[in-house]
Amino acid sequence: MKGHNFSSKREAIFKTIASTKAHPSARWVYDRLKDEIPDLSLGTVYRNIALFKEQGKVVSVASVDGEERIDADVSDHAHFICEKCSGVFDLHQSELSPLEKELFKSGFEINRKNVVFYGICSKCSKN
Amino acid sequence: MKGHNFSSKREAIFKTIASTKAHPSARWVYDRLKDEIPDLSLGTVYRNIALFKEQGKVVSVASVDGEERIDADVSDHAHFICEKCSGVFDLHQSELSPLEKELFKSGFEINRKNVVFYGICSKCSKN
DNA sequence: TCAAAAACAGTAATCATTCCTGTTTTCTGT
DNA sequence: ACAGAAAACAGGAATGATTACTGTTTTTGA
Repeated sequence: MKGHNFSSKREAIFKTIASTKAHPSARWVYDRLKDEIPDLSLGTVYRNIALFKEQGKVVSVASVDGEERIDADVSDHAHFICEKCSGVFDLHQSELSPLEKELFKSGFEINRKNVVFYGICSKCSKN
Repeated sequence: MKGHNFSSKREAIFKTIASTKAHPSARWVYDRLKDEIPDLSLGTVYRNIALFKEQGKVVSVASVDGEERIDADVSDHAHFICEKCSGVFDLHQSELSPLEKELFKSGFEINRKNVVFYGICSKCSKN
């Protein structure tokens, strides 16, 4: 079965994703790790991210500048994406329950929700 | 300047996007129109969709199965995406104001928000 | 230690999207 | 209506993120 053997590269990839608030892309993880693990391959990063998603250990946040950005914080929270610096920021305490209730009544089964605000972050606003 | 000349193809592309609730992809629009306009090119569809986005006449909803899905209804509303049939459905009356207020206080400038629920639609649930 | 399963590197393939070049259409002023 | 100039376009090539493939290495469990 897939994803059941130990793999130090898989560990390193997950640790990298989980220990940053950058909401990284596959390439970001690869670039971050390639000094530490010179024989790491980008395909391995993609393969493991796909596995983590299947396992529910990471979620996809959004596609920013053509790259998928992921999050190892799978708790229910929203995101803000800055259209200037491409930064992705966490936003907690979303208030979506009225809408969710309505969906439930309509027979829709919600697996996950994705709330994304697009705009200019406070740092970029100053420049 | 761009987007200021009349173009019957551009008109047809916009009309196609605006007259469906399918939240179409570029290829969907192209396939829908190619019988009516045999010399239409896919690049023209992409180019015009990019123009409509710049003009605020369409918005990007989400990437579904690797294809960007757009909406000519630019009013503030959320979407539900079925992970089985890839259908995109409108959801009105989202209740996000508490979160928006907080963002505003933090100096973030919101250009647009994108609220997407992922799950299984009622039709697919029955099968 | 050994064979099967899993994971991997490295590279090729895929596919949505964008770019480029030469042609056609639209616009504007005469 | 006519003649540039600007815009829009077709068709195909290029790009770039992601995925698939193949042969090799690592892990596992007996």
